[in-house]
Parts: sequence; structure tokens; C-alpha cells
Amino acid sequence: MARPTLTDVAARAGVSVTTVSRVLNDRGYLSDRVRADVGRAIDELGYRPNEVARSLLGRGTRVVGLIVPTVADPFFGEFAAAVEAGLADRGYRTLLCDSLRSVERETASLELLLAHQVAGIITSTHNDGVSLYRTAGLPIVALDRKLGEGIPDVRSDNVAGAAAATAMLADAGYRRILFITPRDDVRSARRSAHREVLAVRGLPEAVLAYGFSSSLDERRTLIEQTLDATSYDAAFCTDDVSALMAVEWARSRGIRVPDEFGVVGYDGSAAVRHLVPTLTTVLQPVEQLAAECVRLLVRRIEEPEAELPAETVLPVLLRRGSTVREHATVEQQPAR
Amino acid sequence: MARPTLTDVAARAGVSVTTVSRVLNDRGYLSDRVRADVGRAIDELGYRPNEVARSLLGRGTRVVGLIVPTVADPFFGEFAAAVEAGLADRGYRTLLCDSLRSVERETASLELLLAHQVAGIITSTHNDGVSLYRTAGLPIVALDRKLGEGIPDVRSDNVAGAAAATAMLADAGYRRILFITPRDDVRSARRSAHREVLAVRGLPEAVLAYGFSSSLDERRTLIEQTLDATSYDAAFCTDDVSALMAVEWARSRGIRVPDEFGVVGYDGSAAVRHLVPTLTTVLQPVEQLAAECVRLLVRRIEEPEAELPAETVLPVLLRRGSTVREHATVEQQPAR
DNA sequence: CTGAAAGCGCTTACAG
DNA sequence: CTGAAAGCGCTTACAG
Repeated sequence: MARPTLTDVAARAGVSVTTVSRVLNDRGYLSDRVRADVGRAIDELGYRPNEVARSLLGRGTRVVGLIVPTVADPFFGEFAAAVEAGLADRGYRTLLCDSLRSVERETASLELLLAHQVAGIITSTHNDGVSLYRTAGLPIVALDRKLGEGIPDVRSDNVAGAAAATAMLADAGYRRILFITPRDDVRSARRSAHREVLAVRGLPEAVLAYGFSSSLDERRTLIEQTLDATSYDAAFCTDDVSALMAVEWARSRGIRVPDEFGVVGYDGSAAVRHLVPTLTTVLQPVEQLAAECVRLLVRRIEEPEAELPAETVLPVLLRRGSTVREHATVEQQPAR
Repeated sequence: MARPTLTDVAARAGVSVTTVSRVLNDRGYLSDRVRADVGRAIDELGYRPNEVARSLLGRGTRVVGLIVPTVADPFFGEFAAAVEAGLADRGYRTLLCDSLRSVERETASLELLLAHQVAGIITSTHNDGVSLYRTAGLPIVALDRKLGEGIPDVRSDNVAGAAAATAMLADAGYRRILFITPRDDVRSARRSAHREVLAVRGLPEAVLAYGFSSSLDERRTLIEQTLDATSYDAAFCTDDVSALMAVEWARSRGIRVPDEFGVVGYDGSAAVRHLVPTLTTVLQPVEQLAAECVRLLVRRIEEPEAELPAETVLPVLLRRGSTVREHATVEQQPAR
């Protein structure tokens, strides 16, 4: 038996579809009797309004598109969970798109979201050059990315976070720090801040950038190929997964962390905080980032003319674990 | 400027909307000239078909609802990522619902999915008593849950996994094993299999079940309150996060793992495998589980009459790390 | 207080 | 090979 429609309910209740619609939306004057009759018919039929039909009537859909590299990553998984919860609280559904695989796929995802008439989009794109964002013509909020005019950028303080991490390593006496990042962009805020602190301290720069589309296995391999204790005595990684791979690399070779090798990560997702509380890392306020993305997007959807901040920068927290030593050693550990 | 519609394209190309629709769907006979004219009009206008309107026409929507406790959990994050990718490959979008918070919320999510006319649902519900699943009247596939007649259950081999884990602990000489699980169900397959192996070995049963809706912090607290080295010498946890909390508990108290305390986890998500390769755990084939859920659901959507297996059980793998010792010690370690 | 009619953006028989 | 008309399930002025 096909799902009952408004017409079925109207027939059963002995009223017009207009009346049923009014009961559903509680608008206009209704006699109690009609209200009761319609309510009963709805219950008996197990009727559920068709949101698809509803959204065809100008009011737009209450669905928001969420684009993340992949919810399999702890940080983005937690971000996605918080976004979904925030949107649900405001009556919006979340259409999920993982963009990890490529620019083409991200563009295709975007096309699909637009075709599905989403009310807005929250994106943490990692593919540059998706120009569609600028011409899509609907509310968009970006996580940590400048997508263009009129697209608010919500992020945490990358400059402060990276600078603090690098300074902490330098203060502890590490001298040859490898900067490990999935992001292949020389001018990223974290990389620039890191470089600046290195310059001030007179330390050399070394970078391993393996690209966002690389798999975890590829990343691990690259880290193992690049790291060696004669060239480096520390790693600053722009994500915790890489940082833990660096820790693992050291352990597997009998290199003591933090005495001989220091590691700082980035993100500080709840999973990592609970799974590996020993990691020293820069905590991003993922819940607040998500909440702010949701708040701004919903605001723009519901008040299209509202003035939104072009940038929102939330503070980070440097969380001390045990993968960086506390004080500079008087003498460098001998290279192994 | 509002988004262009079929009518706009038709006007611009100087043909009827019927013709534009036919070009879009490539059906029926079309002269090359008309085809070209319409194509040009579409490009010039930046026209994109409205999927919402399309799906109103009987053909149904190409959207699938995905219900997981939370994508913030590594296992479900990876499951969700794999489901999203599989569905995308087959032309379906993923509407994400986290159900963690409560039965009410899960029921509400389901209602919403139905209202949005999803073509089907993949659910890994953890709330019992959501009866709506049985009466929803649309294709549903469940991950590791028997929801009712006609709802395929895709899972990995819980009995083999739990039995192997418990046997491994017993073989290594651990005698007082605490079973730690978020799931509050005495008759779960893992718990039953665990109990059975204990019985055969003549070992006592002890369980800490903290409920799915507990937060990570609450779980950690419960673990710390319950575990003590005089009562237990091992923990078998039905998820890796709990297992790592147990490892952390031991470390923080100076109890040596695995010599004095053994730990086995469950899930073996890529994140955990990479972040904490030392953990001994039961690997669920998360990618295959997701692929199978997608395959069955799409099959049922596209061939409603197809006969689907009521149960699909995929094999698990016991992965040896270093949180369980290799052989039974001749003498038990003294309790601390 | 309630209903008939038009219309949202599309597709699908049915004519021509 | 192309178009006019009906209709998907709903809402919204407009009458009455």
C-alpha cells in the first residue's frame, strides 16, 4: 500500500485538502471538531507529510550540505557530529559529502547539493580551485578556509597555535624540527607561523608535505622514509594522526620520546585526547568551531541580509603531554 | 536572481519544456539542432535540474538515510565514510543522523528521514525499542542488529571474535577478566560467547556495562572506579576506546601491560590501528561491512522483490599487539 | 470557519 | 521529431 497523502487524509476526515494542510501547519481558524477529525484521520492512516513536496513550495528545504575531507578522520568526525547535532537542534538535516578523493569529486558533491536544493553549505574543503563555491549563490560557511567574498571563514588561531608549538619545541632545546603536514601549501598560516619562529630562533626549516589525498599507509611510509634521528630531533605535525605516527616511528627504533625526539601534534580531538593522553598537541575547540559554523549558516539562511563576520577566530590551547621534554637539556643528546 | 527553471531554459531555447526535459533525460527522438539549442541555453543560464521536483514524480529520491550512534567514534566514522563513498558511487546521497543521545532522538531522526522520502535506510541503531523500523515500509539494512522480519542484518562474527579474545587471555594465564562494554544487554553475542569460554575454563565472570549514552569522560571515570589490580588482571573491552582507557588506567598506576595486566579491544578501526598499533584487538572488517550494507540496500531499492539474506556474517581477525602477553606465566604475578 | 483553484519545477503519456 | 496537458503532494492567496 502506497504511503497515504494529504488527499487520503482529507477524504477520510471528510474535509478539503486545504483544511488538512491548515491543521498540519496550524494556521488560520479551525473549529475544534475539524481539528479532531483530521487528527484522527492522520493517526489512523499513519500519515506523514511529504517534505519533498513541501519544499517545492518556495519555502526551501531544511537540509544543509556538509562537506568534509572524510568523517573517518577523528577531528572531522567530531566536527561532523557536532555540526549534525547543532543543525538537528535547529530543525535542519545534514546531507553528508566526503570530498577527500579529489577536486572533481568535491565539485560533483557541490553540484549534487545544489541540485538537492540545500538551504546552505558548511564546508571544510581541502581542495583548492573549487570555484563553484563563489558562484553557487546560496549561504555558505567555511571551516578554516578563505573561499571568497561573503563566505565567512570560521577557524581557530592557526598562527598562535603553530607559533606556540614551535616555540615550545625550541625552548625545550630541540634544534632540527621536521614540519609534517598533509597540506601542500607553502603559505598556510601554520606553516608561516612555524617558519617565523624558526627564523627568530635561528633554526633551519624542513618540511614533509604529503598531500591530502594520500592514504594513512602512504603517510606512514613517507614519515618512515623521511624521519631519521641524525637529521631531526623533533617533529611538529599539523594533525595528530601524523604526530602519533612519528611517535610510533621513534618507539619502533628505540629512540626515546621525549628525551631524544620531541613530537607535537595538532587538533586534540576527544578521541586522541582519550586514546593517547600522552601526546603534546595543539587543541582546536572543535565543538565551538562547529557551533559557530552552524550559528552563522542558520543566521544567513534565515536572515539573508544579515551582516556576518568575514572571519571568526577561536583560541587554541597548547596541551602538554609527555612527548616534549620540559626543559632544554644542557647538552644535546647524541645522534643515534 | 532566482535560480533558472526548466521554463526559463525552454523560453531561451525557443522550445517547449517537454523538449528540454527530454534533452535532460536523453529520451525520445531529438533533432541535433534542438539538442544543441537547448544545451546552449542550459549553459548560458547555468541551469541545474531541481532534484526535489524530480523526485516528486514517483521516481523517488536518490537519498539514503544513515543512522549511527555518532560519527565522532572512530569505528562509526569509518563506517559512515565507507557507506557514503559506496552510496556516492551508485548515485545516492547520504543523509546523516547521529542517534546517540536517545531513543526519542532516534525515532525523531527516523520520522524525519521518512518525511524526506529517503529511498532507504542503513542503521546501526543502539537504542532498542525503536519499533518504527518495522513499520516504516521502506528498504532498511541494519548493521549488527536484528530489527525484525525482512530487515537484513549485516555484521561480523561476534561469537568468534569474543571467543577468540577471551581464549587468548585465558591461554596467556590471565584469570580475573573484566568484560567492559557500552552495551547494556546481557544476551549480546559477544557477552554470551565470552561467558561461555569463561565457563569452559572455569573462570569467573565480571562485567562493567556503562550504557551507550555515557560520555567518554563518564566511561573513563567508571573504568577508573571499577578496575583495581587486586580484583582483575585483564580487561576485554567490546570497543577500542574503552580498551585504551584500560591501558591508560594501568599505565597511570604503574601496572605493567601486558605482564601484570592484559587488555584486548574490539573494532580495530584504521585510526586505532595507526594511532595505537600496540593494542591487541579484534578487527572488524569495517569497509566490507559498509560495502555489504550498501550493496544489499541498493539491491532492495532497485529490485524490491529481490530475495535478500536475513543475515550476513563477515569474519573477524584477532590482531595481536603487545597488550596481551604471549604465554602463560608459570606463576601469577603478585597482586599489587 | 472552510473550500476551489492555481501553482511550485519537473516528467510522462498522449497527440500531432 | 515536438508540444499541450495532466499530475506528483503539497501550500497559498482568494472567495464564500
